[in-house]
Amino acid sequence: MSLRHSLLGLLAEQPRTGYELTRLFDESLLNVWPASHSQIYPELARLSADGLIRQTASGSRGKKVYSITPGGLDEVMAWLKTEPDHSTRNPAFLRVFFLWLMEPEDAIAFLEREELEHEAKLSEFEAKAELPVRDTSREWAFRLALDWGVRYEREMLEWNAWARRVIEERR
Amino acid sequence: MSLRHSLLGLLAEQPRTGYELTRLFDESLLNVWPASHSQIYPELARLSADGLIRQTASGSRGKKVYSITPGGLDEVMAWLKTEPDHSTRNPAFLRVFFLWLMEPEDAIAFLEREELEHEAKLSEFEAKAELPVRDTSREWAFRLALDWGVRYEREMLEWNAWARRVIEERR
DNA sequence: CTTTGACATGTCAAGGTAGACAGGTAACAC
DNA sequence: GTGTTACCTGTCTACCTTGACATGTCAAAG
Repeated sequence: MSLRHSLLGLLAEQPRTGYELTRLFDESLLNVWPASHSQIYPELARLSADGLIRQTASGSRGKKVYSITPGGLDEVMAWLKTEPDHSTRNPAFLRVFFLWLMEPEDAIAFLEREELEHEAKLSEFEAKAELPVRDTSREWAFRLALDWGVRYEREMLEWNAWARRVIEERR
Repeated sequence: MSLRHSLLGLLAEQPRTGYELTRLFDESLLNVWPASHSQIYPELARLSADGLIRQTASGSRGKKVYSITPGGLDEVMAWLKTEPDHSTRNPAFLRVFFLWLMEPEDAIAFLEREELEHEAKLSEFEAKAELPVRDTSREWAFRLALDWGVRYEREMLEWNAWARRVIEERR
């Protein structure tokens, strides 16, 4: 159950509200683990019922601040030591397997649209990478992940250019 | 619905049985779209009920061979032109965001285990890439996907080595 | 002959996820 | 004052996915 543990991981850093957690998923975890508020709120309730987090404050607009409990911290730490599963699902890349069904022009058009997506992602990541890094473990871990994002998008763009050349040459 | 369209894409190439489709998912689509037989058989029944595929033969051991219909072919082609969704979910990489929660030794150990996984994948992909490519569109598309796999794993290994250096230096 | 392993097809329950539906609050600009 | 926007929390249904359960066939090795 990765959503559960991601929430615990984010709460291990500091107390947060469901709304803040939702935004964090959108901003930084989106590329590895998308989650919407409709999943997050019920999960927070379950974590709370299981004693892994606790509501420690409330604020205006019905805000509820949750903090991790010692039991919750044990749970994330244990999860971090379990063998991760390496399955991924990539709906965009799936189409590459079926590129041969398309007319060459359509395949090129597809790759060009993909290129735009990856260029946008790359710019986004590079912009984030320019921000200064405070010397905390948390910031460093985030920076490592971000650097992977930059590498991934750059490599994807190179592959894309190469794939297009292959298709052009075969036409 | 990607499973549905992947099945149609594979059947666009040639008639196949559910068992063969299951093996194809295991062998080549595993890294972008895992699917088990328990998903595939019911989906084939649905595709058949919708007239997108048709059982065109049967063999020993209860074997059922399905072929794509003109309607099914239209459906895949249309799907290939729709805007793909770019969400991915990567349970292994998710842990990188929480690397800071681990002791440096544990983080290094985690990255070392990941390295083994990626080295194994890389070898697998490189071995496949050495096989001769017949000059068909299908084989070329498969080759493009495979090449991405090789690039991805190589980049991941480089990132991994770099990330370990960063952690070592901070220790 | 018998056993093992690959071939081959299916169902079912439990759990995860996406997207729509729903409702209320504070800040700020005009 | 009023409208808009961001804040904030929830539910529900339909669908997808996983893993276990279930069943039977054929070929080849011993």
